[in-house]
Amino acid sequence: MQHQVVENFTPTFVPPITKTPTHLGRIHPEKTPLFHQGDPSKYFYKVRSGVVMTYRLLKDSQRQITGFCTAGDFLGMTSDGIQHDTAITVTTCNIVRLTRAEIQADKELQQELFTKTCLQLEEAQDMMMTLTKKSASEKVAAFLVMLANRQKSETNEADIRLPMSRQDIADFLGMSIETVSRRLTALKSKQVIGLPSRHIVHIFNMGALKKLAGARS
Amino acid sequence: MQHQVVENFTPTFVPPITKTPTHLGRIHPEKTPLFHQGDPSKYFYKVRSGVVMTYRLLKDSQRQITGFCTAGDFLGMTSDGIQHDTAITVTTCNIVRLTRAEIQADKELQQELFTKTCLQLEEAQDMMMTLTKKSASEKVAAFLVMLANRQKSETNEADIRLPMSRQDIADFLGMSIETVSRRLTALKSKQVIGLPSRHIVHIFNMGALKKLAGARS
DNA sequence: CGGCAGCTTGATTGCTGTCAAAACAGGTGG
DNA sequence: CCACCTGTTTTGACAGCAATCAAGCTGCCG
Repeated sequence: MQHQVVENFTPTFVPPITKTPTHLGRIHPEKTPLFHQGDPSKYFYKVRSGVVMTYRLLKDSQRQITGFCTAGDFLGMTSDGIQHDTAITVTTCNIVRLTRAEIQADKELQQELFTKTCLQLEEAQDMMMTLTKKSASEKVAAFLVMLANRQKSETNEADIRLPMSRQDIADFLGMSIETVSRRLTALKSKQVIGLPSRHIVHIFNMGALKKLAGARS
Repeated sequence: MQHQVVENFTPTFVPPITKTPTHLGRIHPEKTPLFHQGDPSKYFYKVRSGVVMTYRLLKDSQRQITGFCTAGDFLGMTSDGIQHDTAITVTTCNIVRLTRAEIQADKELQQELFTKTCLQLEEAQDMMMTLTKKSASEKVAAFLVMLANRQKSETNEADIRLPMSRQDIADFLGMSIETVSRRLTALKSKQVIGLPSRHIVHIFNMGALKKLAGARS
């Protein structure tokens, strides 16, 4: 866990800074925790760049990844002042930490926080659909499409980065690591994607992938 | 869709009115829609009493129930001004409709809305855990426990009302109606619950039920 | 009484989880 | 540079849970 500040991470797009807070964001290396499940919630965090994941642990050390946050997303919202999940950077991240007072003081920022919280709620509800109605293949395809969208790769063919591990994907989609692997290789044999390396997916046919993702809403 | 004001619904508990808005709530009969998926979002709604459910439909008419709202919960939050799900009363409900201006004007109400939105987000994330990590039996047990909690039945033995249909439960828990039925009768044979009528569950042993619900967080 | 909708029960299939082992990548030290 | 080690990913074999299809059952209402 050496805290080397690696600045050669590849920012595929410029974070849309709608508001410039007082403090400039801090750079967090990959796999750095922001807060832990059970911590008192003192701050809000706004992601400027990079990927943060939040997860929840159960007694038997089972894990549910509740979301991946990218540029523009907020973290640390809670109804009771206690963090319900742990947040940890997946990649190197630029993150702004905001106090409650700072939010209160800034009407516009407050509005943005509320809107983003609503968005996260919608995404969580979409996820409920994914978890219950989609097959394993559809889940994996949908996950890749989501990543592509977040990386603004709207072209029909694109390389996307998978910074998280297979286990992370499994814990997000609610399936076993083996099934994730199998479905990925299945997509590969179908010529829809290529897997040049473990953390890179080349999408040959975005249209086909989206069909397989079964976006039926 | 006759708006008859039926006042003989059974209020099992007094709604905790933390804030008294300008308008008194309106009574909505059961199965009355508040808004539909795709509608522009003009208002927020605050539930005073009764049960409202929200759901999302897919092209192939599959349905995911995203939540059941009871006294104190808000509806109508959205990130883009469009409703992402449909809200419909399950029972007769008392509901306050609030404009955005009214929320803006009232600092305290605004705070309450935000807190409740965070709570809904947490609940949605808890639901993700339930959907992925729990077996069918655990899901059904957990659902009954949730209902008992909302109906403030904290005693070890209690009658709880199941106002929604088996299909609703299935669409909430992400399983088939047959499995819901089977798991309920399994709980009955285990003497943990009784099923005096279709919409009433008698809990014989809340402790056992909670164990079966597998609350491992 | 008949009809209908919702619910329960039964039989069967198949997807996905589990266990197990092999392949692979990345890092370390000789 | 190679051998080795370790953790991750892939592949394989198998079992089990829950979905599906299908048939009865119950309560309700005309």
